[in-house]
Amino acid sequence: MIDLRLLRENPDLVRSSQRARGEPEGPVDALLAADSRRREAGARFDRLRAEQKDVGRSVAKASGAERDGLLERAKELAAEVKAAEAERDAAADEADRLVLELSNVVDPEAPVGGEDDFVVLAEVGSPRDFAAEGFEPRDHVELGRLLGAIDVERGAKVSGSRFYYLTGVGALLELALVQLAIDQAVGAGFVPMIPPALVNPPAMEGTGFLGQAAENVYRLEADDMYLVGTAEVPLAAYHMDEILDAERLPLRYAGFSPCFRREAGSHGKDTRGIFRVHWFDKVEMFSYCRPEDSFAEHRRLLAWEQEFFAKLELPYRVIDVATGDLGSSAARKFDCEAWIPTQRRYRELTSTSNCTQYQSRRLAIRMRDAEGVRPLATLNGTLCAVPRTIVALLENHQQADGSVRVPAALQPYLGGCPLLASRVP
RNA sequence: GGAGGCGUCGCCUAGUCCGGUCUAUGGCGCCGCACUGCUAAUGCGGUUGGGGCCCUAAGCCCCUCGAGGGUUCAAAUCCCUCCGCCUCCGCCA
Repeated sequence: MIDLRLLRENPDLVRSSQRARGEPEGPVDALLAADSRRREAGARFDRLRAEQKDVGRSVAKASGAERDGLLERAKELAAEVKAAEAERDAAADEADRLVLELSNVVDPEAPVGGEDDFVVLAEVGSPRDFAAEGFEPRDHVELGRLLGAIDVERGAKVSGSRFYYLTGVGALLELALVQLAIDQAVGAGFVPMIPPALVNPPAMEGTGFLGQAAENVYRLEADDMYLVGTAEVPLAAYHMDEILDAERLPLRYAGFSPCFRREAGSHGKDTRGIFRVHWFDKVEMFSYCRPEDSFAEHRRLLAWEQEFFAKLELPYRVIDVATGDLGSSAARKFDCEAWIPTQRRYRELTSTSNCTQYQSRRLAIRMRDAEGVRPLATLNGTLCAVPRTIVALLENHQQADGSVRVPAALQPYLGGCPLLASRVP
């Protein structure tokens, strides 16, 4: 959630942020009104409650007629306190509800606009010229079939559309990618984590996924639990309701977890293969740091993502996502998009967001330093989303005969194997 | 799933039976000051978090004893519901 103090002092900043996102400004004024009603009723409650406590203490000491008089006054006060409390709570409930409707205040550096208004920050490597090499590239579904690595037909039979089996070298490839990613993260000082993929409502609400993204979250009705769409959820909620010593920051975690996404509203999009699926595994980086360090930390997460792309020898570009396309928690977001030969375009493989203090306020995660206690900043970034990485790897490193070259950095994790050989000639 | 025990302001802990200066005790840790060749020890003071009065400071006030309700003039204390942890039993990879 945003800082209420900031909202009171500079409501125009919040309004213009909402505008940049293409989100309504109405809640801003409704929230200001509810907040002011909450404070008025709260102050009234405080005064009455102080008097009530005072009279109550006198009752204990008094006796006889004096006591009866005090009791009468005490009863009146009890009723007035209750009324003021009810008013305060009603206003607070409304304010709480409204504040959750407001997205994070966007970073002024972020490009303003919609999905197509991103700015390209870098292009690294160059797409292969398959025509010059004399063959038409196969897509990952075909390559996966030739290698015996991906089985989408049986995925659909057993679980429905957008499900798959990784088989044989496909399964080995996932384990190798995950191990490569974890090794890199641990080498960079991250604490590796295997978090729960099923979380309770406070954890899911706190990370901000039950707002505009709610329709993409799987919920287990019988148990009132949620399946996480990313390890960001359990890694952010890990320190929920805690006050961290600023000396320990930054805290960096690398979580490996399954990710579940309903993909509502994306019917008909990326229906072929394993580019967009309901379930996949992912290694996610997560940082807790001082708010003033978050911008530098964001660049570091991006650099670690790029390091991983380099190891996989994939051509890609980095984009600065426009304000209208940010998640509600993010103030700024960078995506790394790999070149997908058969789609002839760049597609998102990783994404890193600076959530500033938005997420930590919702989750009540704070830090203590010389200046006192205040919310800290949280950031997240994908290190390796397995199926999309496999798609990029197969398509970019394929050979004319359907075999796939293994990048040098990945070979040790595949028993030194330099080539995934096609089983079907 | 069943039975029992427990949950107090960083950690440990008193208080809960029997409601009222509990305005929550003490210890550890931490911070400041004093004393001291230095350190240690000792002494004194401070030390939950959130909110409001108000923009800051001082100061004052309210809330916070796992969470939420209830009873009462008054709840850490009594009642109800829920959550978590521990022990034992059952079941299970």
